[in-house]
Amino acid sequence: MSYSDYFNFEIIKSSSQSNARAGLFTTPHGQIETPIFMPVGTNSAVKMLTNDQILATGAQIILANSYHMYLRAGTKRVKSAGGLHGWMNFHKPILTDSGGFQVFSLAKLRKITQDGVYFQDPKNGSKHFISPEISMEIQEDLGADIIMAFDECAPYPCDYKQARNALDKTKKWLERCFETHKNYNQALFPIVQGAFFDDLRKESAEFVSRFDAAGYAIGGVSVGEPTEIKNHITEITAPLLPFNKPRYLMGVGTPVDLINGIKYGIDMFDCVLPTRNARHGTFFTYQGNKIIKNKQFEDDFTPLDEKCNCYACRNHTKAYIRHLYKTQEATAATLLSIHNIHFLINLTKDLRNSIIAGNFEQYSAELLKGFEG
RNA sequence: GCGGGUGUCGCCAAGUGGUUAAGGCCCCGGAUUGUGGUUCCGGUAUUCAUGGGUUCGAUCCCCAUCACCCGCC
Repeated sequence: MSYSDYFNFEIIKSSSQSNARAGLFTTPHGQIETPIFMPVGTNSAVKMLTNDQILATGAQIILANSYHMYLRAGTKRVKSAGGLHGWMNFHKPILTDSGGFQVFSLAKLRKITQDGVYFQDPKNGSKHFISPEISMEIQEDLGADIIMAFDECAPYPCDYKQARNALDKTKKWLERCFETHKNYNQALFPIVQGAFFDDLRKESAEFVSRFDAAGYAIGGVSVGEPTEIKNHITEITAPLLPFNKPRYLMGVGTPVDLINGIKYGIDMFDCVLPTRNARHGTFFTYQGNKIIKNKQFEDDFTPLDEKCNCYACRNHTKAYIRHLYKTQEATAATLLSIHNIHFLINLTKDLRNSIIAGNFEQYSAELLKGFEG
């Protein structure tokens, strides 16, 4: 038994002028055309959207967070409902986070030991402990197609010693994750750490590559660092990961980030930006981000983006959506979420097609020109 | 008609005889990257109903006018 019984990654076409590639990733719940953007559904729902609406954005795979499901829903309850797929009645590929990042970013009073992480639920003060073994058990109960290693994400900025310690722990924890997890129908992705130090990133990438995984992730970016630093780390790390396996850049990103990531050889992305921005009134366009509440849209009867063919753009105007937003109608967030998610997924789809067509460099350069005005 | 009260940004609303008049809402900008669900951060009154007066100085004291509110005829 091995992951290859359930997972397969086929590279359809590689760019000759960059590390970009177009692929087809097969999972137990379906195939994913890469590169792909994956919407985030923290609490087993993409905020503001029904499953039908999620699928209408073109989503091929979504995320859920172990940390939130563990604290709020109860992972045994989800397991008894048939795992996330049955619980949500969503029968496409799903990926779960390990809970590691949330413990570091959300939990209070956390204490990190070699064994695992002790932390308090910030909502009710209850005490919890998650270790690599427990994270694997949680994620096995949730039953996602892809599960993530339990890692320690160093903050930005951080000194070398701190990054070194976090990486050492992440390496040991990765071994424990693989010793624990034996369900080959759930692909365990290792995560590269090493903060913003080239040698640590290289060491980490080489370390994770020794594991026979179905895919590999780059973590520890998008934690507040400047874009140039994130690009640099992605650029030097991605090529060090196995060529014939999908590479997942965690927590990224903006439309420009996706273009750059794909150029560096990334195949999968996830980010809260499209849905969080939607709730806060910002939407993507091919000319850069715009804010729906701005007065300039008061009498603008055109779609959010002229080139977009999402549900919101096919049916509604900026003036209408602005009105919904200003009057605090939840439908505003729904329409903007649909648009933003569709926008990023469509962006990855168009870039994929350009890779297959052999004109990725030219096409992505044109897009960048528009985004950066 | 008589007595009492109130008049500070579009709306609520602090405030003091003395440098640049709180705050909230609205409005106008901006932020947001492995999600604590309408969040966070900025900006907007040379002006305190109007006209006089007292004072070195008044939104705050005095007078008049106007508007509104509450009683009584």
